[in-house]
Amino acid sequence: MSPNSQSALSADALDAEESRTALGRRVKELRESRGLTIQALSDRSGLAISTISKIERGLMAPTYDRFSGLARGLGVDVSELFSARGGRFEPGTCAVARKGEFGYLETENYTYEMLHPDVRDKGMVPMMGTLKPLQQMQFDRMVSHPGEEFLMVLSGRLIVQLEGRDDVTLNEGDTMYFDSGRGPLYAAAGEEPARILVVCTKLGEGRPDPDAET
Amino acid sequence: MSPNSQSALSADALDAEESRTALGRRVKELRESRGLTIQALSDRSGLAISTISKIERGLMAPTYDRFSGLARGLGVDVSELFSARGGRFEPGTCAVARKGEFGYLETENYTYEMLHPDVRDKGMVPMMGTLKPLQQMQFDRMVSHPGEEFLMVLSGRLIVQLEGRDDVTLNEGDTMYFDSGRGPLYAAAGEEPARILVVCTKLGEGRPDPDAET
DNA sequence: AAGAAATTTTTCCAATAGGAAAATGTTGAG
DNA sequence: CTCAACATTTTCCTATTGGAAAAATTTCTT
Repeated sequence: MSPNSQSALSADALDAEESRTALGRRVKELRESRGLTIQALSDRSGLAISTISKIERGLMAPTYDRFSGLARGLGVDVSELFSARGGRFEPGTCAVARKGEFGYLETENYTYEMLHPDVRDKGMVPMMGTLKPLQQMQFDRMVSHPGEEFLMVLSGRLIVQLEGRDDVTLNEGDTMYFDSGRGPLYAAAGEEPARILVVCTKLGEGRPDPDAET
Repeated sequence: MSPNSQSALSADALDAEESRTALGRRVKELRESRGLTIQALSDRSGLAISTISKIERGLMAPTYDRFSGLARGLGVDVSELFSARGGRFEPGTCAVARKGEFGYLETENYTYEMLHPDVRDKGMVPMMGTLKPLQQMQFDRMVSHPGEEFLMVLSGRLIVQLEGRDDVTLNEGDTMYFDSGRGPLYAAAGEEPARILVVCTKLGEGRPDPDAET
């Protein structure tokens, strides 16, 4: 299956069209599965009837605010509405990523590979990272998700700087478990780049906060 | 910038405004935490520079297609962009385990090492396992807990048997993400023992079942 | 300090979202 | 079959999105 989750940007228009119709199908399915008419969904979501009709037929791509209204009206999480090749995580789900098969996310200092981007709604977010030596790094902050983070050094040596703590140096095979909300900074120690496996918790959509635009 | 109109606007409009600026903050945080410039994010996401600038300042609500492009460019799941989560984990927790420093838990077929037993209330449970070849294994009941499981093969080759599925063989460096509630059975493939890293979601913290209405 | 280079914000405008209401389809009762 | 009640699609129009490029701002050099 789609080993390559980073789409080439060449077929922009096609992609957009495709994803719009896919979204439409999903909305329609959800609405009908709930026995709602467009009218009823209009009331629940606050969108105009015509708008919903257009969205369902892929004639229109809703904006952020309409989109969350729609999700609320349907009583689903937004991720439910998003196109994606993978299905959401369901009981029995099993996804395998062969070495080197993942999508890359490269920045100046890191190369990150999101390990199972096709599985949505995961409870954990595993990534593989390759880090440059400290000397070569620009001093920016690491990805700092609120949540917890588990890390293992696969090769090389790693320096971890956590706010308000002494630096920690980790060798191959060492692991670390910590609060990731503190803007931790990773870098390779020494000359060689370091390779690490990182798993972050993805705080589930549990009880959506009231301020959220659900 | 619309000198407005706050006064006589409906709650709807206010909500929209609010959620837009919240989105903007989130995007900007994510972008900066990754050390990306707007330009760079523009390249990755396919959005125009000006568009991103406006979104970040809450002047604009992106449409569905732009929105997913943005998420891809940032390397996050779309749901990540929809709601800001406050950190709930008590800040500052950080635990290091040196290679070979962990407690062993040896059973007939496996040797498991709980990686950070001293950290309580973890959201994830990381373990290191050494598995014997399939032929040498007793088939007693497997450890199976409800939840999700991430696995990486550190050395050797691994066979995974999941209920109701074909066996999967994983090589060194391969990873897998799956529902662990199905009594998965691991074993080394071939003669050599296999060494794996496993991370399970903590029970209890489980995500609410989205299918469960009400 | 002045100028260059890079980054972000504005400006302008074409393309499109999105609502109100009219038009078109659909269903069901008599 | 006709009419009526309801559901969906079209039409028409205004407000907003979103891109290209210019202006402004910040950052880096010399």
